Amino acid sequence: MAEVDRVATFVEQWRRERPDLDPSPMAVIGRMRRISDDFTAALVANYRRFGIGEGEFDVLCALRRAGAPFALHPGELAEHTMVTAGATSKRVDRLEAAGLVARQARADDGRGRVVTLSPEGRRLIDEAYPAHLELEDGLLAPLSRGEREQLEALLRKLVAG
Amino acid sequence: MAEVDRVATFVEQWRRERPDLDPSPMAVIGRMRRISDDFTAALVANYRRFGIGEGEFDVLCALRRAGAPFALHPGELAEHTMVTAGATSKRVDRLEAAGLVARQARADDGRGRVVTLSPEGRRLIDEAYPAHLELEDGLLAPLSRGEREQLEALLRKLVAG
DNA sequence: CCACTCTACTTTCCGTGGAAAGTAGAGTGG
DNA sequence: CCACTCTACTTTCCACGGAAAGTAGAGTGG
Repeated sequence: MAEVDRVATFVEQWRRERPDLDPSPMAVIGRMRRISDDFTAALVANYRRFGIGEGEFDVLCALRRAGAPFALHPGELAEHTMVTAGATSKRVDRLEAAGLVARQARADDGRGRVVTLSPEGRRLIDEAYPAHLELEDGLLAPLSRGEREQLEALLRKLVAG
Repeated sequence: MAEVDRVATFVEQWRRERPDLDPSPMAVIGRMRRISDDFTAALVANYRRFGIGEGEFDVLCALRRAGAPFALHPGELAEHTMVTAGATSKRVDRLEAAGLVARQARADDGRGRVVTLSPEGRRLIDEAYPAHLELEDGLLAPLSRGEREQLEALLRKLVAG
């Protein structure tokens, strides 16, 4: 409670130093980024409990979400997780080393690969994902149901824009 | 308009695969993080126009915001910009190399340093900051005044929580 | 006044992702 | 059928921040 809302202070200082400018966009965007970063830190701490990082979690989620047989090409993974193909390659390396996915060659295309959730990977994500949701729910606890929906609606507008 | 709102798809897929779980927190937090990242990318592109990165911009802002004589200790900078002392040290290195700040020894304390905005640094941030605000305003364009305030209020609740 | 500890920074090492180069197989026009 | 291009990944190199070790001056108890 002591360290709360530094953004408010920043906005104040800017108002004093540059009264000719309207810093209000910062109050919204700065706060959103700040919260986003704080939440990310909390979520990452949770992934650590399962021995993985955020990148690996994202990949496991993508595979699990895809449904049986829980297999996607690296290209699809990159697409779904919104990182570069290079980053995906390295994430799959780490997951493979941890025995959570398997990387197979494709029969029909010598260039292609298939990344498949291993039984251990399946088990891990089926445990980690509920924990993830529970944590997220906790992070949103300061908001009522209605407020969450309100927030979601506003964010949806921003995504579209 | 084609690539819009991937998060909605994810939520759908999860509902199908794990109907026992309520993925709605993801709809809020996932979207928020997604927007935060997109905005960050846009803001970084803007910093680049001024030849600096986000870390450097943050430091210049902290110094400018502090008011005349635009001088802070590295420790204060770290505090204000919410990164580690090590990261601050490196940011100041880069700014110093670019001639945007000066790093002086403190007379009263041999361990201490003072980082001061140079005239070039002052000029740069006084140009970059308005551009930054203008860009942020544009990013929020999909929302009306009232919606922005609504969003800010919701975010403020989350910060407190 | 001198050890011991504390404080203020800086440096080193590491993890992670992006950009772009590298590799190898697929597809295609002549 | 063979160059040329395209596609699917992987690898390399780089930037940046965090953690923790390193450095050096300040403060303090005996």
